[in-house]
Amino acid sequence: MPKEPATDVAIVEDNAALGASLRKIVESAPECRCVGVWTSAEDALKKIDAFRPHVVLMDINLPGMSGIEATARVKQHLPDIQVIMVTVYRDHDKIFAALKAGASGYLLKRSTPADLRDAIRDVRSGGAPMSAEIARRVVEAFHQPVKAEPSGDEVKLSKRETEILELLCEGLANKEIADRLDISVETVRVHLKHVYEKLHVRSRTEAAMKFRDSKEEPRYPL
Amino acid sequence: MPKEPATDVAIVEDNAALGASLRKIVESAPECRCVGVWTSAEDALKKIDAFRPHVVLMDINLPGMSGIEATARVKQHLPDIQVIMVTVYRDHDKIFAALKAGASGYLLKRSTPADLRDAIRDVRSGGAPMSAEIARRVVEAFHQPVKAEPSGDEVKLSKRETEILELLCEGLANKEIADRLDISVETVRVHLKHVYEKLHVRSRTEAAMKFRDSKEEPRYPL
DNA sequence: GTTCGCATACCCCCCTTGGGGTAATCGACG
DNA sequence: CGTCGATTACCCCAAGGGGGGTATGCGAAC
Repeated sequence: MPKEPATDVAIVEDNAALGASLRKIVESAPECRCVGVWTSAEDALKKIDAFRPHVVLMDINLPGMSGIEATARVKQHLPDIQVIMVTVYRDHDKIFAALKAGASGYLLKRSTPADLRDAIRDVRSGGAPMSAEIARRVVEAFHQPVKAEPSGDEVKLSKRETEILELLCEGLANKEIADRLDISVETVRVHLKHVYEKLHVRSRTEAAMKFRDSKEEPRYPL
Repeated sequence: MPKEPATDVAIVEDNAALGASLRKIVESAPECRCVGVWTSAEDALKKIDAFRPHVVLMDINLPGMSGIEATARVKQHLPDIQVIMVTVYRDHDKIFAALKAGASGYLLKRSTPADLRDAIRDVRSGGAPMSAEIARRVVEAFHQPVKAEPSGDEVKLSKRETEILELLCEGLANKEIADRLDISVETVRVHLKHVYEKLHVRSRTEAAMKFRDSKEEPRYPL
């Protein structure tokens, strides 16, 4: 077990009582030091450069700039700072917006003091602390939609068709695709007609979108 | 604190010694029962229907069908079964393939017996147990690429333009978009012209693709 | 050995699309 | 009050795209 490195923690929380409570919890961890309790995103952004905490506990619902936007700004300028969201929001949008903004952890406010201290240690040692409920949602975001293909049409595009579709997705016109593949425009058109039939679409844009989606969610064999 | 429900656990692991070890760990948890240790994906798929475990500990590297494909098949037919991958693989592809296949947890084989028991409880109570390193990778998958826009062209699409672009992305033709928004086709064309100019593209497909990309990585204001 | 899928190519027809205008309305911002 | 952006609408025109054919060569499958 590696020895715990000292950790400077900052807290961004507009509710003064809650902020004080968080500070006490942080300071009850022997390796942690609270370098600031800031009550707004704007305040935090002004002071964070000077205090350089290792970890920030960030509320989402702040007056003025949200904790999510604040996280994005912090991570942009000081990407090594680990941000843990501490919030009551359980909804999909907030969670993923926070993660996109660069948060490394996401705790619900019902978390216990011990959870919080564990989370700070976890994030310091390369983890991503999340409340169980949040972790499940994050993992589920990767799950395949259990799509029941109504008609079992296994869409099998030929190599050439796939190639053309890929170029189509770059926004190329038929003529450009033809030039790129060194074939006739007419041939490109034929391939596309087949593709439209196979994908059940009627336009290049629709085909491009469908193809794009299928690439992002490769399906496992049944 | 809700009382722990009894949990039936199955293990899929081709290494007999490791399988036995996992079984012992599972059985050392008072609320857990090991209903099977199966040495191949094929074997597991045959028997899982009869044994109906609540949780499956799944190795990835199995002879024949991989644990990832097995997970996909299990989740397809018995979506309520929680699968925890237990493996040495730390690479991006394996992790995300497993999550896409429907795994709810991902533990590295260096995990302690206590970690494993915690993971089983966690997954049973709606969590998504992951080794710290894995959790971080999963969370990082959501982080914004810190892209430096080469030319600072802040593309600001109007509300209407965005609306039209969204319908465009569904593969609709101008006429269909016009009908949907109850405006003239000509107006749709005008909006699209502006969009093309703003996005620096020359066709609907190109615009759709660019828009798609930008939606997947919404940028926070700097 | 014929059939089938794939890739190639060309034909016609007609609607859609993209690029160029002009212009009215409306609200916001100086 | 004038101007600007957003939204609406119309015009022309040339090129592109989608749907319907037909046809040839080739390899694989039956």
